[in-house]
Parts: sequence; structure tokens; C-alpha cells
Amino acid sequence: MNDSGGNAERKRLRRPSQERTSQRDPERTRAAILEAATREFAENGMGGARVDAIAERAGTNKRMLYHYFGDKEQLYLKVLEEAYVGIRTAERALHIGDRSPEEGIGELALFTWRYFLQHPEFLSLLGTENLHRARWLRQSVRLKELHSHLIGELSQVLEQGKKQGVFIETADPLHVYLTIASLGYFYLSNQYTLSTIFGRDLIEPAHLNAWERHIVHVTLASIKR
Amino acid sequence: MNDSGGNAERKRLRRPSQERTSQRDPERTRAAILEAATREFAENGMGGARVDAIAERAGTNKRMLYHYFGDKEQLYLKVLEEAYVGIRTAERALHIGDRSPEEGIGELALFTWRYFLQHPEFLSLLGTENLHRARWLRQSVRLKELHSHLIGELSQVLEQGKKQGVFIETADPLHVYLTIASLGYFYLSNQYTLSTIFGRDLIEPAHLNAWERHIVHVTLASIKR
DNA sequence: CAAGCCGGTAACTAAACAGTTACTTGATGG
DNA sequence: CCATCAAGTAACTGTTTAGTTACCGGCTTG
Repeated sequence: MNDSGGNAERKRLRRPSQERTSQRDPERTRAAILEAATREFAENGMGGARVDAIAERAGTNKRMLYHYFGDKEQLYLKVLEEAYVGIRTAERALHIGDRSPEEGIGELALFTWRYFLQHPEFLSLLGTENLHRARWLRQSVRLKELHSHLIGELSQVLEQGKKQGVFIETADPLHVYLTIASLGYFYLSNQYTLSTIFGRDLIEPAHLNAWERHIVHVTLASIKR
Repeated sequence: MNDSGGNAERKRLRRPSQERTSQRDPERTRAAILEAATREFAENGMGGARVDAIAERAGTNKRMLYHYFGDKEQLYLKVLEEAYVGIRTAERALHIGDRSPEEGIGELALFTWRYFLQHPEFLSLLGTENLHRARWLRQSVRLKELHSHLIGELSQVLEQGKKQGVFIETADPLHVYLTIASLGYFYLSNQYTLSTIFGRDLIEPAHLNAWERHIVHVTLASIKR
């Protein structure tokens, strides 16, 4: 114990633990693999992603990938779960009930659009997972409750708006969220074919801003009395 | 010359060209490969699709596939082109300008939704192509003009509605089409993850009908004065 | 009827792939 | 300072894959 303390001390003096030069760092390796896998799966889908490519992007090798994550499918599921946790966590910080119902819904629409815009890999992962009919997501045990908070809060805001007479009585929380998500998802995830067939570069800032305003307009127009 | 004519006559008597029993039928083989490829690419994406699987589904073998279509990528592009031709051809038969502007837009929304619902393979192909940033569609020379008709007709209907004072002045044809397509595409293509995370089976007829009405409602609410 | 062409088959090949095994390096505890 | 164990490397393996080659057989044409 004493010896070991002395040893540790001596080593800390030679090589401070904060600025380590060693390549050995389990947490960093694990995180690097997860990030590399997110990009590889997002760019190439489940079928097109290459385990070797993930290892290379992470600056490590396949052995470590299998060591930390089991196999390709488990790694993919982990990536997908983390992506969902990311957006739902950011959503919770919104507190859409703090302002007027109209502003709250507008805020949710803006947030969703901007999150999609800044996280294209999330959209790609959703696309891949749906191509496979949610084969892996269905196996996830972590994600059942993650999403109920969103619908619950949205439901409250809609009720408040109905009481105040600004929203129509038939406004449904799931429909409202699906409307917001639809308008953002389709525009961004299909931007490449759309830009090609309609001859307009949809990713240009001017077009992006116009679509952002459009999403808010459509969402509110569909529920306002 | 005379001999050949006599020979042909004799053979035609034995085996009429209309009801051939032979397995040899270039057109049928070609069409079978194209249909099998459509299903395989739609179900598995470009990376996940297997050339052997396409040949087997078509009731032929790889040799014929390479004979008629060159290679996997050219076959995929052909499948994608045919899918676009399919929806744009069906759209042309609509004549959305024949009724009132409001009915015309509602009709286009209904048509698009129902076409998406009946052609899930079209949605999958779009998803796959966008994952690859329209890599193959961009190479297509056939598809540049195919889509202008849609925007042109939609533009006329919107103008008419503006003159009649039923539509807002800011209504934009591309935005209106993207709105309709967004609401149909997202709901259907993401139905598997959505059903999983929200615990509702979105493909149930009751939910489908509700969403159909919702699409028409949202589209019109967003452009009505 | 004979020659050759075209639709079609099946077995093959080289490369790419997911996953494994045998091994090395370095930190820690006694 | 040595034993141990975890982090990390690289070469290997069996299988799958896109694409090819060698061959078959029947229809058409001269």
C-alpha cells in the first residue's frame, strides 16, 4: 500500500495523469469508436458500413471494437440509442410551457428544425433503421420511456391553448409533433434528390431560412382557430 | 429467301408466336429482373442488396442481369428512374386545374399520400438514394424535365386561387408540394421507429385515415387566406 | 440442313468482409 | 522487481460477394 503509493507518486511526477502521452486510454478509445461508428453508419447505412472503416476512423483496430461493443449489430444499436438520447435530452431543456401556447409550439418547431439541421447523422440513422423496419430499435430496452415526456409536455401546451381559445379543439399532440418532424425531416433528408430533380440547391442559406419560417407558419396555421 | 419463307411458315404452324411455351423470352426476363431488383433494392438499400438475390427472385441468374443491365449500379439507376417515371406519369393524369383551386390542391395532396401508401418501394428507393447524396440520380440524363410539369401545373392552380382571393399571396408552388410530400413521406417511411417509440401502430387503418385527413387539412390551412 | 447467334445455365475467381486468435506492451499491486 | 492483468496490435480464417468464363441448346437465316 505504502510502496504502491510511493510508486504512484514517483510515476505521477514523471508523467502527470492529466496530460498523458500514453496511447492507453479505455474511455477515450471507447468514445472514439462510438463517434467513428456514428459517422460510418450515418454515411453508409447498416449494410454499407464497414467494421474496418470504423476502427480506422477511430484510430484503433477491430479487436478493440469487438472488445467494447460485442459485434457490429450491438455497436449499431448503441449508436442509435445515443442519437435518440441526444435529441430527447436537448428537448427537455426547452420548457415549451413557459411562454404562451403559440410561442411554445413555435419554439418546439424551431428547435426541432435546427436540431435536425445540426445533426444530419441523426436523420441518416433514422432512415437506415426504418429501412430495416426498426429491427434493432425494437430490441432496445432503454428507449421505451424516453419519449413520453415530449408528448406529455406538448399535450399540456395544446390544452392550455384550447382553453384560451387560440387553438382548435381537434389539435392532437402526436399529430402536431409529426407535422413538425415531417417538414424538417423530409426537406433535409431528401435534399439531394429534391435539389437534383427541381434544379434548386435546397441547402443554400436563403432557402433554409425560408423553409424554417415555412415550418413555423404551417404548424401554427394548422392548429390556430 | 424462298426457302427461309417456307421454313418460317412451317414453324409458325407448329408453334404460334403468340402462345410460346419456350422459356426463352427476352422481354419477360428483362422485366422480371427489373421488378425483382426494385424489391431487393427497396428492401435492402444499395449496399445491402445482393445481385444473387435479385437473379433468384427474377427466376433467372446473374449472367442475364449483367447481360441486360451492365452492372449493379446501372441496374439500380434504371430501377430508380422507372420509379420516378411511375409517379410523375400517374400525376399527369390528375389534371388538378379542372376543379376549383382548393379542390385541386386537396386532390394533389390525396393523390400523393395514396401513391406513397401504395408504393412503399418508391419511398425506400428515395431514402437509399439520399443516403448516398443522389450519387446515381445525378448521373441520370432522362430525369431533368420529368418534374417540371408538376410544378408548372401546381403554379397555375395557385395563381388562380390567388386571383380568386382564396389563397394567400405568399403561397409558393415548390413549398406547397414539399409540404404535401413531407407529411406523406415522413409518416410512412418512418412508421417503424415512430410506432416503436410512441407505442402506437401507425399503419392501422384508423390512424392512416386520420393522417390522410390531416395532410389535406394542413396543406389547405397553410395557404388559405 | 448447317452455321452461327442469342437466351440461358452453372461453376468459378478474386476481392472484401465480419469476426477470431495469437501475441505484445505497459500499468499496477505485492 | 516480478507477477498479473488489461489495453492494444496484426495477421489470419471461413464466408459472402460482385463479376466472369466456359458451356448448352434452340431458333433464325442463308
